[in-house]
Amino acid sequence: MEKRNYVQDVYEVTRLIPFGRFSTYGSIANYLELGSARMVGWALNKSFTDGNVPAHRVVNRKGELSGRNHFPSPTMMQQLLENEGVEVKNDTIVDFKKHFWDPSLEL
DNA sequence: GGATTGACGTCTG
DNA sequence: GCAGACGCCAATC
Repeated sequence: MEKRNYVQDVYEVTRLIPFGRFSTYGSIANYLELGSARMVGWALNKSFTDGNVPAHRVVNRKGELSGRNHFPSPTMMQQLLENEGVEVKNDTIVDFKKHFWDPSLEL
């Protein structure tokens, strides 16, 4: 049976993040009206086992790679972001507002 | 079934 | 402006 819950929505939105951009938990949570940014993080945690979700494109409000610790390698998240052209320094995204992408922009 | 934790965010001091 | 505390909803122990 299909889950078809808010978790799927988080996956969809995360996959919609364009190349070289990134989004934040708060924006996604606000867009999906989850009421809690924690739901996004928790959902993304499962995303590893559920399907291919560019979770490395989702960071916290400060632009820090807070979830890097949950990746197979803590440096993989930064590597992926840099590979996409996103400048990352000290586990934090440079030009936060510049590369920032919001799901509401998709509308 | 109750208590704790979790990839966060916002408010108050 | 920075630091600390609370709130959020769901899953796991």
